[in-house]
Amino acid sequence: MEEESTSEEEDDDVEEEVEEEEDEAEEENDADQDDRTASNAQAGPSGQREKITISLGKKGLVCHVCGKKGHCAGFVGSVYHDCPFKPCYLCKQSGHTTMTCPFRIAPEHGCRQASGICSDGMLAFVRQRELSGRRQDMHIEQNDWLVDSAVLKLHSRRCTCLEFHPTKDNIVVSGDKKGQVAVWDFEKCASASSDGLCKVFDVETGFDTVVLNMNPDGWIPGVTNERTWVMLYGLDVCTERQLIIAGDNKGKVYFADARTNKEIAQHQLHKKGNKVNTVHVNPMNCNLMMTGSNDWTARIFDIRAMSSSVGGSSSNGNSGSKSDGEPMEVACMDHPKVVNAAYFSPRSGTKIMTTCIDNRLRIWDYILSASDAPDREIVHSHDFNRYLTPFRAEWDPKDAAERTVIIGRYISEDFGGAALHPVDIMDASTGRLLTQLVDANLSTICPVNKPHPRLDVIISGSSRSLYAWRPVSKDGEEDSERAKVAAEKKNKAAPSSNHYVSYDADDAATEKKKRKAASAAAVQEDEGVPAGKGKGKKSAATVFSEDDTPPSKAKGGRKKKDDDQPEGKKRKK
DNA sequence: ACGTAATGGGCCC
DNA sequence: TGGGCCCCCTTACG
Repeated sequence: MEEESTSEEEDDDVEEEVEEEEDEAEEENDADQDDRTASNAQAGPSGQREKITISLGKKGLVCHVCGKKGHCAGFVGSVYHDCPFKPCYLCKQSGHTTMTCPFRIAPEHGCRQASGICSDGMLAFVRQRELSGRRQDMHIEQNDWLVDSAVLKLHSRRCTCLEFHPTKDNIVVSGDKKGQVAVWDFEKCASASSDGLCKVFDVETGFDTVVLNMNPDGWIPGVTNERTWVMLYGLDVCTERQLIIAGDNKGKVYFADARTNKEIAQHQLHKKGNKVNTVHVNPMNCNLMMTGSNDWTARIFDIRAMSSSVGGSSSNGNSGSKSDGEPMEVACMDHPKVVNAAYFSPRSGTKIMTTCIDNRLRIWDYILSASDAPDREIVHSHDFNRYLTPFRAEWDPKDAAERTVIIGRYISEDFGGAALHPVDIMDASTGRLLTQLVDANLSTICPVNKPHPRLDVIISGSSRSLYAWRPVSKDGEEDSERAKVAAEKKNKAAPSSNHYVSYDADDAATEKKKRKAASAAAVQEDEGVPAGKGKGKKSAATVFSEDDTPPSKAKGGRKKKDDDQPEGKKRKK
């Protein structure tokens, strides 16, 4: 907002000042930098932008990134200009900015093959042939997906996770930073929600059962503090073993029996004081579990040793009982930074993909080589860790070849005058960007994305809202409308129109309740404190059962919004 | 149209 | 081991 307006103003200033100050600038000691930024601007899509030499025009300003004078990092219209004195935001190397990063323009995102694979011989030959064969269809498709529907401000805090209903195709469940759970029917564009601690939640009835409560005494002012309060992060359910497995912010992993909803074990599997961000049970072998953690590792465990204790006496409190046998660590994948996510491939369970905040996705093609270096590292922009839910790359379970992965992108790109943050669909085997999802209706960053297990639907969680993407049909009547929208978007990034169905969960009626509830629960507003205690709290959305009428604003099913653009910046040029 | 708070990781002492 | 400080393109609200 702020940046938009300033840069727009300054655009004009700049054009004028450039002429005046050109000579002077040559003598500045940072003239090189200016030149470089200038050429960056030229590289932009708009030819007219060549003249906008931001660095020169902002000579009097101080760069808020490095504090030096003579240039100013920030948006010029929809194009962000890096501070030239900082390492590249994308690959982290010095000497260039994001705009000119070799990884950014590399066809395969800087995908680096492991040495073993690149070695001479038949394998290398076949691989080379594969790659060069594939390069022919290299164009990146865009605009073949659009946001089809959305629930805006569904959550009171940013969305942190998404899961589809196992059988109901139209139902997606989302969780937020506050521990609240929402259920969204993206066909009807209506939603239900419930406050949650660490619970099993029945989507049908709305009832929940507490499974794990790591803070049984609740928050005692003066006694409890941020250090002692336990929060849960990674979570997975092994249906075969009827196990619920959750990781906390202290490096511990908890195991609960899904039949009794009781904790049966807890183990310190990661370095103390570090979050266990994800837990994933191998889809083909429930003895194997993988965790991704803030201790810069992803680890694979064999849980057979402890699983014999299922049904045994439950450990409690801080005993950290290890008497039942600890999960055996079978591999530890070291990373140079925090591991946001570590997932087995969804079908065979053979491949491994990790999302690390060093801006790289790492792929191991075989579990057996997990102790070695990854087979591939793909440079991809997803490193922002403040303000946003950590990015997590997800496998597309529909892809039998287990190559398609999806991840939101942090760094924005200029799409016809709008700075948008695409959701990327990539090939984990080559590092190639297959498709980038952009829609003028979605201008905020999407750290959480989930491909539907059966349908051509992708749900994105962005800030407090959820969005459902669908492909633009290549044929049929609908096509013209959506194609038009896409074209419109491409050219002007104007808020697209008819296809877009949204429901603002934060409507006036519920807002009232929310305020009331919020003030009543003001003490718990701290995000570190799960909202479980505040049971009566109302969510932004109205609760409805499947056959009920959707909440007031969405009455009558789909509601068309012609003129509305949801949350977020509208960067126009 | 502004101003600003919430927020998490990393590093240094 | 802990407090303090820095930081990168945020987002929503007042």
